[in-house]
Amino acid sequence: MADRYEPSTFESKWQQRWADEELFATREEEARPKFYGMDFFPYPSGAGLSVGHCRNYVPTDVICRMKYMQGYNVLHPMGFDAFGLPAENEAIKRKTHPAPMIDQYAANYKRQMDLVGISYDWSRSFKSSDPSYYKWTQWIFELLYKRGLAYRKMASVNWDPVDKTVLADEEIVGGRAERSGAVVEKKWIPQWFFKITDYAQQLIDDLDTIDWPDGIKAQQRNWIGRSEGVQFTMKVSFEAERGVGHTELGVGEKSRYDLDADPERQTPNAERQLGFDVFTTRIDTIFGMTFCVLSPEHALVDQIAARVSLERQGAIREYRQQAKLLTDTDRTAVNREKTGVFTGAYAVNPANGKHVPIWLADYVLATYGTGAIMAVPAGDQRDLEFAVKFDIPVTPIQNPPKEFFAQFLKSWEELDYESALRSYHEDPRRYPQAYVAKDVPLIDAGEYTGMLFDEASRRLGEWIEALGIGERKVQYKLRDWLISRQRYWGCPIPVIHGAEGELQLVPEPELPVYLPPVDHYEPAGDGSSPLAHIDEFVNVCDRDGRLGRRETDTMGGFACSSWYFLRFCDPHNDDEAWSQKAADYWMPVDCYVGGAEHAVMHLLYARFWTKVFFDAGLVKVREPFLRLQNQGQVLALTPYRKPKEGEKLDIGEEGILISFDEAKTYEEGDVLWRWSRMSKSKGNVVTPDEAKEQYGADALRMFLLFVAPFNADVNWSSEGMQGSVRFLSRIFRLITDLQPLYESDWRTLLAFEELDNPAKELRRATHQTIQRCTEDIDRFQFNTYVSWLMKYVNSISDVAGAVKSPSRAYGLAVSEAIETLILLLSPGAPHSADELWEQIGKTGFTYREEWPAYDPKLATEDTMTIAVQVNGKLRDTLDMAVGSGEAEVVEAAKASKKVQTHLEGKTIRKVIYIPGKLVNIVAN
RNA sequence: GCCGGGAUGGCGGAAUGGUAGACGCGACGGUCUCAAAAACCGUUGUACCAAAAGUACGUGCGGGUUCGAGUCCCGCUCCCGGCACCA
Repeated sequence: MADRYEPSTFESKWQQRWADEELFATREEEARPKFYGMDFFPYPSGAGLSVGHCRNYVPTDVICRMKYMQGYNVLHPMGFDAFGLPAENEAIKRKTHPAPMIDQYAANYKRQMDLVGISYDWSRSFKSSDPSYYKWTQWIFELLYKRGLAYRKMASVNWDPVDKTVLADEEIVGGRAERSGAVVEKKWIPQWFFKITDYAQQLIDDLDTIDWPDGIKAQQRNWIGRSEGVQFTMKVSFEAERGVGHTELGVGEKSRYDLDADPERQTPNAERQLGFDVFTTRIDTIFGMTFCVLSPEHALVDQIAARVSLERQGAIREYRQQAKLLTDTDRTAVNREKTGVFTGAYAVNPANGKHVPIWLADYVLATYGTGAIMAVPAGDQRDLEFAVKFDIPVTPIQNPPKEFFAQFLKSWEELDYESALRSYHEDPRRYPQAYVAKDVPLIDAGEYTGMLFDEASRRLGEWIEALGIGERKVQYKLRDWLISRQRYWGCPIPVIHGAEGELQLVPEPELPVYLPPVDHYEPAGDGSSPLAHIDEFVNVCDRDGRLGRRETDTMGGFACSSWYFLRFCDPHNDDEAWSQKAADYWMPVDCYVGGAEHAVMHLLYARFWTKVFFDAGLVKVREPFLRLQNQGQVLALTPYRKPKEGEKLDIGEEGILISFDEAKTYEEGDVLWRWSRMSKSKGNVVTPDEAKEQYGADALRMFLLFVAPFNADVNWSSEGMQGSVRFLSRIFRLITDLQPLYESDWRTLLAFEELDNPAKELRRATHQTIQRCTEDIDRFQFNTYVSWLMKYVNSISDVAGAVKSPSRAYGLAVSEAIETLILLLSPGAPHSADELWEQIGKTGFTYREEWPAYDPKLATEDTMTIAVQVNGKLRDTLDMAVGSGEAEVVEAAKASKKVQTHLEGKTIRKVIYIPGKLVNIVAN
């Protein structure tokens, strides 16, 4: 018998028994409810798992284990996100092929996951690079293609010069590639896209139906970036003169503005009226328009340039050239001085007929809206800066309030609102701050003068629609998902370029298009895929038996991870990606756990695909993940030193990273210890292997659960691990000490016993603990789940310590407590639970036992502690029998000596009684 | 700038508007030991007081609602994460 926690003597033994018994094989029994719990599947890196990964896997494991014990059919799978850049880059670095390398790494991940006792059903595992899996990824590509959701087009795309491939917008952070950190360049090449924009509105709306962290939902809403406004066409004129005013235009006079809305389709015919579209969310400010801006890439620019002086043409060409050379990062840098050039043409403001100059400026992006704006410098900071720099007039749209002017003065006393307003009207550029509000009436806005945003916007929108020059429109920032990668290690795109250059899908029976086994697969770097240089792969007969070319781009890794949760439902199906029956049974995922860094990548793409599957009738759910939780990171102390003379720090670094060995060679004060995320490059990784070796798997599990709230970051400490060992040891000792009293048939016997005091107290603790642990696991409050267990162990010890001669009832209550403690411990510390279960003479596994149920009657206290306050301040506490009435309690409260001291000389005005909790006597 | 989240003892953190600091770590004192480690027992928010009793103060800051606020409302500060010239 073990009276302390000695993991080396039993943890491996139980892991072996679980495996032999296939304890975690998924069961599907009609009578039971299902529970689908899942972790983000990892890319298996050569560095192996750190305890940081365990912070993701252990809590999910606790939930799944409890759900199983509660009688659910549990699906708790794990697989590997094997395709993609990280794997390929690592293989290149190691001069090996990614396929065998990934197999080896995945095997190591599995070994480590087993080491900490995670209850995965390995029989359902797969890698996204398995042909039996990517066959169906290709099948889904074809599904998207057939539904008009996959297309190929020339586009200006993000090119990562380090990884030598294009990347999706979601993979770019602040102008740099998320993976390689390289500043991305623009490349104009044909690329494959998935039309996620078709689902923009649904992707926003359905966020309301799922239980996800607010932050992730907000990030997705932000990324999709919906805004409502008006898009309308403006005529181009080459004369600066003023035209007719708005009031002279009758509604219905469409002919005057009847021009081709798409500038690309316009012929450079001098007789033809040029025009361009703009999008605005503030149509109410249209009377304040004093210029227009086209992005340098705008298609209309050539046509305008063709009709202006040579001098202007030169300036335009030069400016466009300049803009081309800038990276997106430079171009969109904050506080960048505005640049631009006047085109020589004018736009006609449809609201008042005024001609305003059309400028070219790179602060207007070609990729958003129409690539052109109406500029209202009074109300828009960017437009104002531009107007100031290029000396363009500013027309006020609203009268700013006093506060607006006050910010330009040293004190309020100086403010003379009347004269400030007068000077603002003379020239708003004196105040370098744009002002616009929704609840301030418009000025100088024709018949809309005096209206507020809501009314003016609505009526101007109606007017523009009636005039036929535009419409109210919803605009999204979200752009289509760029899926092609010019890299080897990914899922081949199942498309053939026919002899005529037309696109043909590879016929379904011919799937999968195998990734060819090759010796050299390094990226070419010229924008072509390595597959393009493999003749046997490229050359292929097309549908009509003519020579065609295979598509040589592969799909980015996020394609593979956008449906794997469906494959887990039916992983060995050779005929379908998944069977309808299996998906209907298991989907949606009830609980999905992983890092917050995938907020707008994986999590958005997976939602998109699920919606497509729903529309195709392949699944019955609109959302894949019902509940999402993000675990906090595990941070480790990492040594840095101060930079020496001439050394520069990387952005965001606080010192020069040094190794732990190197740190020892420095004086104590010269080493800066910082908490940073565990990573191989920082040399601060603690592996589950070492943690298990030193402290045991269960101690590691309990520590990770207890140390902080689930979603908070954790500072790794061995002291905390030691505490966890101590706690488990206390349990072993406690159960060993109490075991002589243990009777296995306590359940039937207890019913006949009158409970004495220690027995009653013990049972109360038992049933309270069952309730709290169960609720807290469901609420993802694993730290308090562990606290309740600790408190429970303390209570059992305290009661046991006070009992001199144990009664029969007490012995039975102890028996109940022993079993309950072991079972409640089981999800968190399953090895110890099974070992203790065996120690008390049981056979089998706690995993197969029923989760304890609590009896509310037994959990109820029989005395209640009443807090007694005088004027809201605690003065005394009273122990009263449960069931004491209000009168009785208030009486006792008033009788308290301590209370009376504070009531002296005062009159009681009011007494508040909260049943079972508190009396507050209000007196003065 | 915008969007999200947060701020509670020496530390990690508990707390359906109702006794703030559960549980743990650390620290201090003790038991055991030749000694140490481990283990066990006790103390541990701050101030006043020799101590106890007691009193006052106390959940980032300033107001408010309430019999009662860590919790709700208004206005700030700082920290973390995300987005950012998106018209």
